[in-house]
Amino acid sequence: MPLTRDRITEAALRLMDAEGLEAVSMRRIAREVGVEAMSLYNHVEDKDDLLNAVIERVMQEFPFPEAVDDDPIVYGRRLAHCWRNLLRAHPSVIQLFGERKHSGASVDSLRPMDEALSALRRAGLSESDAAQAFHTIGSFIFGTVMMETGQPFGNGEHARAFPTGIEAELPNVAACASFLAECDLDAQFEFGLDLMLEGLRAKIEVA
Amino acid sequence: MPLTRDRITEAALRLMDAEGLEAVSMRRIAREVGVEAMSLYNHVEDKDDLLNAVIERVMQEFPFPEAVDDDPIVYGRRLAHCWRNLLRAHPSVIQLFGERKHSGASVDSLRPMDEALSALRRAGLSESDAAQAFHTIGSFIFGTVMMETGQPFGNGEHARAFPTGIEAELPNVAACASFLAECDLDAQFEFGLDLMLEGLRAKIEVA
DNA sequence: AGGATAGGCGTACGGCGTAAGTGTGTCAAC
DNA sequence: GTTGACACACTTACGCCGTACGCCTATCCT
Repeated sequence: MPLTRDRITEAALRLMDAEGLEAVSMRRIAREVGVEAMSLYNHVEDKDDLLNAVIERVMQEFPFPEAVDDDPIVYGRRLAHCWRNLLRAHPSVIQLFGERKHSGASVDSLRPMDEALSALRRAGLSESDAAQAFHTIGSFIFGTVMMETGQPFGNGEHARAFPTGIEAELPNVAACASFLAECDLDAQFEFGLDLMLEGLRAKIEVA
Repeated sequence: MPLTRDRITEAALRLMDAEGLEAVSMRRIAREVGVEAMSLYNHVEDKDDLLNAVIERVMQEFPFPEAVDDDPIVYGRRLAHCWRNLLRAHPSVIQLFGERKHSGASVDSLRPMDEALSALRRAGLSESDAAQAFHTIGSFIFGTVMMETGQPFGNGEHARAFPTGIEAELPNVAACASFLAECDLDAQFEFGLDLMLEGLRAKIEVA
């Protein structure tokens, strides 16, 4: 089996899904495909190039919904779920987005973006508002998935160990602690999505 | 001037603000404070410990607004801006949040969170809804700042070079391209914040 | 005075990305 | 059938990284 750019990209993705981004080194990828590290450079310019290829690959497997002939807001909600699922399937790509410019986006990797913009415009938004709404919802999706997977604030095994003696100093954190720690991630996502889509509907009705 | 944990933490933060997270190495921090790398370990357990201390320090300088006696939604909006400003001032901490668990949160670092939850509850949200809204808005803020600083989709020097021949394949991206690329980041943030806060107001009125 | 302790320093190990050079197997042209 | 070119894997080596381990000295308590 010959070594190819695709085999390398796939191995890198598999590795980072399984063991996290910090496990991804050229030497380790090489071992994974049964080769020495420097051989990778015959198919890849550098590690950066490889990681961009990984992003590209992930974007290409974007799981589009089958049906399109819907209320555009409903379809937009479906697209949002697709984004979330994709990112949850490959949590490390979020870190990649955070660290790199991802300057070389291909047509294929922009197709999901086009689809989302299309839905927003069909819903009645101007080009400018569609762009803003896309950014907003996109940021929200990235942020939630990042929080789900990195858990900056809560959601350890079952309940986060907040520092003791909290009730006096942080009454609101204490009161909401159980909801912050044990919240259902799907419900959480739905809550935020509703907030934004309702806001959008209101904005459209005004116009 | 004796070497202390604080001096080390400060140097690390200064370094990562100035040159990015990848420039932060134990050897480099040591050089920065005029010491050999291994001396740092007298004050810091490990690099992880140090980075957590940096996060902690950033949280402690949270720039609370002066006035509190407002419409809670207005106050919430102000808090959101404070969060954004803090994260924009130290963009690398977002990467830190993406990579680590940040398991040891102190009381001080949770105070901004308490303040936000307090505003949401005063606005009339249940404890559960306040927790959800906090997560939603927090995710949005993290996401926007991440996109602003990492620019995964656009906003290069002036306009991103989308692949050529886009109009046919990606009509919506093409149509919105100028708005995606040149958008005013502040206006963008306001747009999203409005969307969510309007959604919240609607939710509160129903109850 | 003497011993403990704190807090510096030096060395060393295994891993990293990758520049540069070495070998080998395939295949076209003669 | 020989030769040359080329693709592609391998080897070596450099300067980084985090940090285990041990040494050295200055300070302070008794």
